[in-house]
Amino acid sequence: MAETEHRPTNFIRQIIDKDLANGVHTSIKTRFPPEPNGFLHIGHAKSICLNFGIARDYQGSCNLRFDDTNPAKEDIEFVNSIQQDVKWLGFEWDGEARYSSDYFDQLHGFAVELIEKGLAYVDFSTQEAMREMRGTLTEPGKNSPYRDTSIETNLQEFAKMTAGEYPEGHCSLRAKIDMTSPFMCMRDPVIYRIKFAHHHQTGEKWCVYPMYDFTHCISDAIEGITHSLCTLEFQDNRRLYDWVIENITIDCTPHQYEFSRLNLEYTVLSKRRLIQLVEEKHVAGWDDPRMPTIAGLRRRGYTPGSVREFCLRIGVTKMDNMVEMSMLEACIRDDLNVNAPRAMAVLEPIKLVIENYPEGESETLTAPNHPNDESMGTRNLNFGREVWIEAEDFRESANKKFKRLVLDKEVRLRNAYVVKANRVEKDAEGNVTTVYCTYDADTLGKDPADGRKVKGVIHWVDVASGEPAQFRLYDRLFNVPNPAAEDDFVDAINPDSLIVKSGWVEPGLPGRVPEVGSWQFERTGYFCLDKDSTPEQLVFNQTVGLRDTWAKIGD
RNA sequence: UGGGGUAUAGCCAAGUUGGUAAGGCAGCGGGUUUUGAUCCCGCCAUCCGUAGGUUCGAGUCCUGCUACCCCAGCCA
Repeated sequence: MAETEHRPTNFIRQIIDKDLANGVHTSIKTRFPPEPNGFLHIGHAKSICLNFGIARDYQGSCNLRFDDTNPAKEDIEFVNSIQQDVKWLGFEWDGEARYSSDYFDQLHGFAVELIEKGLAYVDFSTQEAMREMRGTLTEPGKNSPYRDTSIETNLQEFAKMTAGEYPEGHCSLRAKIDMTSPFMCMRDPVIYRIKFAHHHQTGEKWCVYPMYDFTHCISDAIEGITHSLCTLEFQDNRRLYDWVIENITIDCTPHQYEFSRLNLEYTVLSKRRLIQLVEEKHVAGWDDPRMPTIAGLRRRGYTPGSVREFCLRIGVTKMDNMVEMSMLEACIRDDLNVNAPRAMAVLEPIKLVIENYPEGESETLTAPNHPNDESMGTRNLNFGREVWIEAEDFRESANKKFKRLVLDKEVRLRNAYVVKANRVEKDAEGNVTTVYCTYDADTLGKDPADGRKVKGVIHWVDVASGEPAQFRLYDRLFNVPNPAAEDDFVDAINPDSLIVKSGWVEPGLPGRVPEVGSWQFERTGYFCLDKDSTPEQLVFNQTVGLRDTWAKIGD
């Protein structure tokens, strides 16, 4: 799709512009550093577009680095899905994917260097003791009794930790900084802990793993990252980031800049909650079309371009934000409106019988694939005596605002004739099942000759040739704008977030899947074929409905 | 006064040397239309969290205040 032409500036690009102008850097290197402990979501897309977008616009490059320092939470399944999602979004990382675990040897060496400089020590305090000694937000912490252990002893103890001589939790390596610092993360943070876990990349090689704060800055430096972009909650951590870089021997000084993470109304974007939705089966999986994951959006019918456009439109700042869902929907509508061919589908069918149409006969009509784009060509439509129409497009009586089919009134069948409803047939419950009508044979491709105006147009599917299909209509996953603020966000799940309907689509759709993978079912919305489709029954996901001013007016 | 951050329309967001409030989404009018879609045209902050101050002039500078977010994992 045609993404917003101008590259909106933001404070990070301004910093880069300045660095370039001042000769602080001559080339730009960024990185996207997910922990492989879940699927990527729309919030990650913001970071991906930021990092890869900057690399592209400044002729730099961007690394993909898995921040895999906690094997207990991570899995190879996620490193695979993450790579797939980044590629799908249309970005290419520099060289091979990297892993923080690629640097475990170097990281260990830097830890030893810190010990040798008297800037790190092995602490045998229990976690509880450490917590008590750390102080609080308003009170300073107290020095650990192990803080003054000799360098030689610390070297020996760290070697023992590394050799697996101590059980998990028995001790940890701490940076010796300042227990009275107003920054909690500077109160002698743990930089290495013992973990006897299988690591998806390094297997059983290690039983000690470096912590995020120690790992991230060093990994950035090793990779020559110039601008390390992360979210706001790491602002305090920047002091530790800089401390580590200053106190080890490394010739690169990357800098961290923080921007606000994305919040989207009526959904959740925290890994923890997303994992819970999947594990407790509130959704069908990571790629459930209701999920804000990249995989979910993809299956829902969102295009890579629409997600990129969304990221462009929301911008990058340090303000806490809560973006309305309409912003995302506008992006996919803008894309599909130009790129999705039109088709007709009836989601909740009732039968329309054209009484004056010769029985047993049929004809082939031609319909444009796009009303405003002739280059998309035309298609043939079978038309006969019986067609399916939408139940909601017919009423026995209605006021003039209802521009659809009403008894004794006329309406146009899209791409076909004008018909007039004569009588109805109902089932035992009183629901209309069949409408009998007559058609004006002289209205194909033209208005009635006598000048009468037919305002309404409804869509239809030929009974004889239509194909059965299931339609999955999605609504917001939660009933409240900010489910994360609820006591238990699970209670706010919208029970009607998925509605399944069975109806008919014009024939041949699977055989001519458009490049975008989506169709606009006229007057209904944008749909894509779901992977659950079988030869017996097609399954379509509604990506988003058409803008519907009628629904708001009501009647 | 623990520290770190942020405050511009319903939402997102430009505004960077002070010169008299971009744009997008949503909304509201109107036009075109064989999709109540699209498209087109118009409207939508005398005001920038708040109270003062400096200045010929402040969203932009200064001071006070208020609100909200983040930090006390051997998570990231």
